[in-house]
Amino acid sequence: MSVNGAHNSRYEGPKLSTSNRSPATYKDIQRLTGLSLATISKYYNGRNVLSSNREVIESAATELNYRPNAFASSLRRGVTRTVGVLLPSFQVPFHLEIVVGIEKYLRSQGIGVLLTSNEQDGTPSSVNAVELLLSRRVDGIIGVPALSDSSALDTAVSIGIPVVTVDWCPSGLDADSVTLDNVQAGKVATQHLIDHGHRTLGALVGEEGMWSLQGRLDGFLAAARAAGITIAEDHIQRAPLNVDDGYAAMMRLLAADTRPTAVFAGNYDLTVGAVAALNDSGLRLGRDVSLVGFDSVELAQVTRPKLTVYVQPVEQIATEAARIMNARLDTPDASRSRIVLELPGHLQIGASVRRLSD
Amino acid sequence: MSVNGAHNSRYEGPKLSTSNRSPATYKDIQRLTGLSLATISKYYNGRNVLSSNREVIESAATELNYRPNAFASSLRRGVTRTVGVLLPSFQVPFHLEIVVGIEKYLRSQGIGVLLTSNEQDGTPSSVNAVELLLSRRVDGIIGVPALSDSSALDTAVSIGIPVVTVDWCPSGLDADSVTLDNVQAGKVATQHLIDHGHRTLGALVGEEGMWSLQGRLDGFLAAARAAGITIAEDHIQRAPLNVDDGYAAMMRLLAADTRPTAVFAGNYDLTVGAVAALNDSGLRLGRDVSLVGFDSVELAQVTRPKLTVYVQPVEQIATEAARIMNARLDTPDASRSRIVLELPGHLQIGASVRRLSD
DNA sequence: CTGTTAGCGCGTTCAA
DNA sequence: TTGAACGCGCTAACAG
Repeated sequence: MSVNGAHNSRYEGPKLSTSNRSPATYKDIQRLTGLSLATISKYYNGRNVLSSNREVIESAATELNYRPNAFASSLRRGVTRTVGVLLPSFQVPFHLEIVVGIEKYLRSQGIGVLLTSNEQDGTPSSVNAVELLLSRRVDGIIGVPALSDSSALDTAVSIGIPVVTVDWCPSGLDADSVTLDNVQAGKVATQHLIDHGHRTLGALVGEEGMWSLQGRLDGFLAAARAAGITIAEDHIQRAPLNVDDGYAAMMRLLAADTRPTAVFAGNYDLTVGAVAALNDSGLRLGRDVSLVGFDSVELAQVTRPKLTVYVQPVEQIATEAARIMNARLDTPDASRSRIVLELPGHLQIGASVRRLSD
Repeated sequence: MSVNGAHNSRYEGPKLSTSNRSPATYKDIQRLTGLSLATISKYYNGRNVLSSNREVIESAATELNYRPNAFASSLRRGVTRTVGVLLPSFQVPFHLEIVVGIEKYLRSQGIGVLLTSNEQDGTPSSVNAVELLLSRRVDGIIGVPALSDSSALDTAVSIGIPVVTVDWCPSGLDADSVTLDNVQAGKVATQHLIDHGHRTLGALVGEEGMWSLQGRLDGFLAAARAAGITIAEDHIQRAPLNVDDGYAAMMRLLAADTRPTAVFAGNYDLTVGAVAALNDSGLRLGRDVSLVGFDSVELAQVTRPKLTVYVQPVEQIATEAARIMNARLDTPDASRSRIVLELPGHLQIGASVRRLSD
């Protein structure tokens, strides 16, 4: 059964190692040292112990291969030093960087990361992601983009544990958040197009309600307005955030009555779709149509010409989210106000934006 | 401090909700129902309870917003129903899919995923990833590609908990593994080039010792040999698995005495580098040089022409790894043999391989 | 089917 | 500074 679907499977080696003895405990150390459990506990909690005892404990511990039992400790202390990270049902490349960034920071604080995705698998036996986290008594939850189902986090908030959202914060959710400064991002990307002489601008953004994409669109519109540019209605194409719909939306843009000379794609998937659509329609990127993409750093290197993209400060977003969570755990002062952090990204210049010398 | 580096930060909202009461326990339910702790425990463990009692418990539980305390249970049972997932220090896009796939399967079994990355951060206070997992008493560890430091997993194996590696299995590690059938992958990709009439072939692969890349190279060589093709020595370029070195390696290939008409890139990063190098050198993908890439499904859509790539069965790899782990946990029969699973991927056809009519 | 009891590994009293 | 005793929340014995 577990070999089901195997193309090639072989069994080798004699046996798995069988040192299946249960892990050592304070009692075992006690047996070797004659000290009391309390003393051993104190040693492991950094309190003062006679240096002679210290040495005895240490040698016993290495001999026994002792490792503290974190959840026995949790039971006693009432905290787990574990935070849950909740991923959305769909996957975006930079989510991995965010999760790893969060884990890296938290581990340096001795905090573990329990990962769940928000996938609504049909299995009835399947455990709800947030329930799993709460049942494991995580000290807090970091919700990574982008929750179609914010109600899940609501129950976490109502429990009273700190919640931090990343990339997006559902309105009405009483949680800290760390996001890109989306308006600024939209402005910068658009201004870059304007600076190159473009005045017929198009935008690919998400559907209504997509908070982050709305911000980017607002920035786009603000930059246009400031330059005295009016945007035709059919030059703003909304689409679900995936490659196929981005492709279709770009095709609609290219088929508009007056084709925009420059386009801003507001998201990774939309960018992929946009480039593919441009290529398929026989138009040349950066010559026939200029394009500023979003987030697709590696993609940007393989298009021809290289793509100009607006890049989120992923590492920083992750670190800040983890830092805020850590601070909340250190001082669980529920009376503090919400923290709303908006970080700037930067434009990575390629050659997909042509200077329009009119 | 936590607002450090903020571009824009505001504080809003009155207070965080303050329902900070500690979670309900069996005792609370007991207080409301008059039942014994044992009965309540039986209810929550699916054993038989009078339906009248069942109802009473359920209503008390919802009133109290009761949630089982998983680690108190763990302490008693001796298992945590948590597995650790260990990521390598470097990041590859499909690792996220693997992790999410693993989590999805395991959650359906009520198993949690504790995520750590193998990053060797300099912080002296930082906790070693595997130590963190073992200290939290995970029931098993799944190591995701690709461990430069396999010794970490060694200690896990010696503890006696099941270890499954994915994508790659360090030689000498006594663990199950789920990988791509790398030899087959190399063969298929190369055969595709040969079928299109190419006989001057080049390959971009990892450095010696990279198990998976060696397999792909073996497949490459086997396919060439079977077709009676000899490969020039400087047509096999080894490089560390990152974009820049892939770029440089491809440049070396293109500068070879006789330039290969077709190239096989053995990995995602090498593929990105190869395409970038090709573009920068002014050669046309698919016309001047044919290319089969690896894993870069989305990349393949934005190159011009679209890239032909060999695609790993990521979802399946993840599921199988999780399934094997689950099986090991269900029947901890240490005497079973190692499971070595090699799964086939498939070629996703683009237009980057030209038919060479000679 | 239910209740009583004991103890998982650890941290914290309080005395000594 | 150390040790004895208790309890965190839950489950596994057993007796009823």
